[in-house]
Amino acid sequence: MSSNPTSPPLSPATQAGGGGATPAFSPLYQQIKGLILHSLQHGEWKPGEVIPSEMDLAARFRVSQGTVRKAIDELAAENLLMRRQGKGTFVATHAERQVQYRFLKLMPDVGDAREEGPAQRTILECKRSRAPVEIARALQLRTGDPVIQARRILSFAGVPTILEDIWLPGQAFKGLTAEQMAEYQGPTYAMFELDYGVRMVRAEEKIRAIVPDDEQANLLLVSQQTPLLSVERLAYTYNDVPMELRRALYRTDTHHYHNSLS
Amino acid sequence: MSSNPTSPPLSPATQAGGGGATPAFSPLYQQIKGLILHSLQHGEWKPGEVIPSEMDLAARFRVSQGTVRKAIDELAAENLLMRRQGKGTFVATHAERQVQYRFLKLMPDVGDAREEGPAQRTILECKRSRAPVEIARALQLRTGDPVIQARRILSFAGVPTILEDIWLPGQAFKGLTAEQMAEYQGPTYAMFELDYGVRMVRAEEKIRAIVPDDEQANLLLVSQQTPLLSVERLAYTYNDVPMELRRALYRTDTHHYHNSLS
DNA sequence: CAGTGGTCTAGACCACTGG
DNA sequence: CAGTGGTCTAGACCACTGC
Repeated sequence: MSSNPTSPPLSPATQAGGGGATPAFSPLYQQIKGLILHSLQHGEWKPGEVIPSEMDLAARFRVSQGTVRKAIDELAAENLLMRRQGKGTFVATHAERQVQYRFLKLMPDVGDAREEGPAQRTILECKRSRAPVEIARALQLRTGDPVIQARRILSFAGVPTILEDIWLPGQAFKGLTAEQMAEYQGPTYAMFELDYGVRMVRAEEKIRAIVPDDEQANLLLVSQQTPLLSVERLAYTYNDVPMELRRALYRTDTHHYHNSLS
Repeated sequence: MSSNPTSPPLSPATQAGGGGATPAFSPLYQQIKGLILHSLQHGEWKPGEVIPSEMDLAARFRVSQGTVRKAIDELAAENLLMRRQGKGTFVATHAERQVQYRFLKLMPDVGDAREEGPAQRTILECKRSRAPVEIARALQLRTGDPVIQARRILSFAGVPTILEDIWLPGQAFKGLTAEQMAEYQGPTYAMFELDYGVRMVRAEEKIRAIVPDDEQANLLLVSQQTPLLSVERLAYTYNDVPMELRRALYRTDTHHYHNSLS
């Protein structure tokens, strides 16, 4: 909480190529972007809060407003910051109405996701456990490291539609309980921000078609012949650190996975 | 092909609010973007070609380089233009090595899409036909309007992996034959650009898990119990005009649909 | 009204490409 | 070397928010 932080030395333009093969020219605004990113990572500004104005940041980093602007532009494009004209620039959060459930691409076949509203959640399980090989590899842990494992069902209009298994690194999410997951209203990722200071920034999904086993079929109230969408999601915090593995089964008889390509 | 086109009248900043409820303020760079878009739509510059330099465009539109720059920035972000430092700005094309198969998100479970190489194509059918209701609605045609209908199989390493049914508006693709689809090396979307002047700009996909019928299973050499990914894609040209409906089935035993969320 | 982000300009200089 | 896109600056003004 330094009250008036000053800038570390910044190279006017070309720098960083310490004799390596690549000159690695890095423009000023990229360096600024890195500094802002650093402040975000270290919690100088928390999700939902305003960051200093462009003018303030320009003074702090001793660059022009335009350079700060370009840095912020990129961070906003990556959904790490949110600009609001006349008000300021804010740290993005999963708690906002507009961008809630940003990572959930399952849409109702008829109607709108908004009128459908948030899903009803049923937590089946939430326990401390040890990471199996594949989970450990995905989360960049060692096999046997402590993890939190949770299983839940999401229902729309009373119809169970999503069955999710969630794995979280035990260290960062120490003390997470089923009650906590059940009680919190709103996106789970918003709870992660609030209670554990972990902000999910991006994710990768691998999607396949599968047939459920006995247990899975029963939980989703479908026959064992009903094909389901298998969605494996790895979610990352800042700095490309994986922080959650989520293996979900989606019913696609009344919903579909929607994707925009460009 | 006007040799030295001059600019239509541009409002300095605020304009367009012809008494309507919304003032609809449109910044200069948005208007410039619209003009460039117009030139793209009308083929003033074709896919793969350079467009005039930022300075030239600035002179033509009588604005500063920075304003043109911002317009081009957005078009580049939408993959309509490609910037190459030192060379110029180019009209994007599906024929480029780098961005080939941009809309195909099916990846091999092991290895890289590039080492796997392009798929072998087997055209099963390509005929003139009349649009059924749902196809017509999707392509914004009238029921019974002429359409081209094609069916093909894509194989990787000899394994049939994708079964595609393609519908195209007959008017724009008059004369498309099975031979043409089979002979052309490279992405089908590149052929559309070259032979029909139709450039696909973006697409929307709806994904479900299904079980194949008899015929589908036979064509993909899988049992009828094997679940498949159903991928329905609507591809658009400029101006949000739908120009292709593609209904595909993906085998996901050796491949998966990959999606990046941010 | 002051403060914020958003637009626009003009000019200088840098990095990259190709002749 | 000239021409392209890319960076950076300084300053003016506009649109939006909230006091």
